[in-house]
Amino acid sequence: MKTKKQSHTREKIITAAYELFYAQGYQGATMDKIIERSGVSKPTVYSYFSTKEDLCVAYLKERHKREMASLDEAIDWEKTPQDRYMAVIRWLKRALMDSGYRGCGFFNMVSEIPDPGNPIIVEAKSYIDEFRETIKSLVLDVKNSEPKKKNLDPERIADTYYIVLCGAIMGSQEYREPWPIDRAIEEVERLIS
Amino acid sequence: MKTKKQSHTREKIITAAYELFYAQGYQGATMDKIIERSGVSKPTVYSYFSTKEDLCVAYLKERHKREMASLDEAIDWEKTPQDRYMAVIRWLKRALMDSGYRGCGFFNMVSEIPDPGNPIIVEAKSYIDEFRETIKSLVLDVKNSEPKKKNLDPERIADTYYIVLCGAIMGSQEYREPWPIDRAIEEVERLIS
DNA sequence: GTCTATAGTATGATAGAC
DNA sequence: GTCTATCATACTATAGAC
Repeated sequence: MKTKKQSHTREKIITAAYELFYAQGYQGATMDKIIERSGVSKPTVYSYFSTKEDLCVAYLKERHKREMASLDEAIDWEKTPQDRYMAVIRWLKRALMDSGYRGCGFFNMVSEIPDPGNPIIVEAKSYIDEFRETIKSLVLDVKNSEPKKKNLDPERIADTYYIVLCGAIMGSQEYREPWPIDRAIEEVERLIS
Repeated sequence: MKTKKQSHTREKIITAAYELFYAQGYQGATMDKIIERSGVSKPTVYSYFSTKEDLCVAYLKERHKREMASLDEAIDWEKTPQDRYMAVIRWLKRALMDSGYRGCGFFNMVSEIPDPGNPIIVEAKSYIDEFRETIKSLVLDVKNSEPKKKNLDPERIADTYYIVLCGAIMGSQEYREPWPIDRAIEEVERLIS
């Protein structure tokens, strides 16, 4: 069927772009490599995505969708507000280790591309914003979970959570070891205790 | 004089490489751009640095030298162990703001280049290692400064300092705003209080 | 200046749906 | 047969390393 075939082709392109942009960065992942890996011909690739930048933005949107779905699932697996709060950084640990410590696909784009107006950076920031919103809402749930937590400052805790999380990502990417994430997990735990 | 001229030429190349590799990254800074900015002819540039990678490693070594000198100066400006300890992240805030939030020249290379065996990454890690050693020695000075600080865990504090610092760099680079660094400064302060 | 790599295009062919 | 999605290949132009 027509639509099925179309979407399958698009999927193949996105899959190849997903792997290569993440593993090798924007400039490291060339269109020729992506095309070769996708198994789709060059003209067809360009009929779906008219420029490399377009394809990269589409990849980041897909990544945004998948990562948020995976994170939400990890959070919903937990029952108590405290466990749900901790689920974010525990999810991160698993994701970073699984990636071989290649870091965050969005952060890496921010590091590589200096222009904040570039559509790739705009898309990356949209993910980061949503991520921080998720954290903030989990902190609020902790605050409202019991009287003892009423004195917590949610804005401050959420911001610190985010910074510690950024540090865990960069630190583990630099050393290719899990200890920065473990240190960060303890710090995040301390924030609400 | 011959040696003087040579070193001046080398300096001009390094200066151009310094600015462009930092502002635009490894792949974004092309040899043609660096050569044009340096005002040195192409063959001469290649007589000093036989490959782009060589030049980049030389740039990072120079950056390592300058940043460590600048950091040491900022630390030595302070008297008490506590102020010297805080000097690191205060120095960082100034450096990041002055750069227009382009982040850390070493971290950006780690994000852009996936191969940990690449000489550029090896050089970047040598800077990060030395940076962490500096932090650790300042934490030890705080610990030994007064009996009340004797119970501090220097390894743990130094590691957390480093992670929070990484987070401040990435966070301020993503938002191009100083608040992640300010939040980090408070967190670093708390670590020894 | 030379040679290669890269983004993107143009042309003609193929295979299946209708 | 037509129409459409796709493929294969050759091509251009530019940029980049050296």
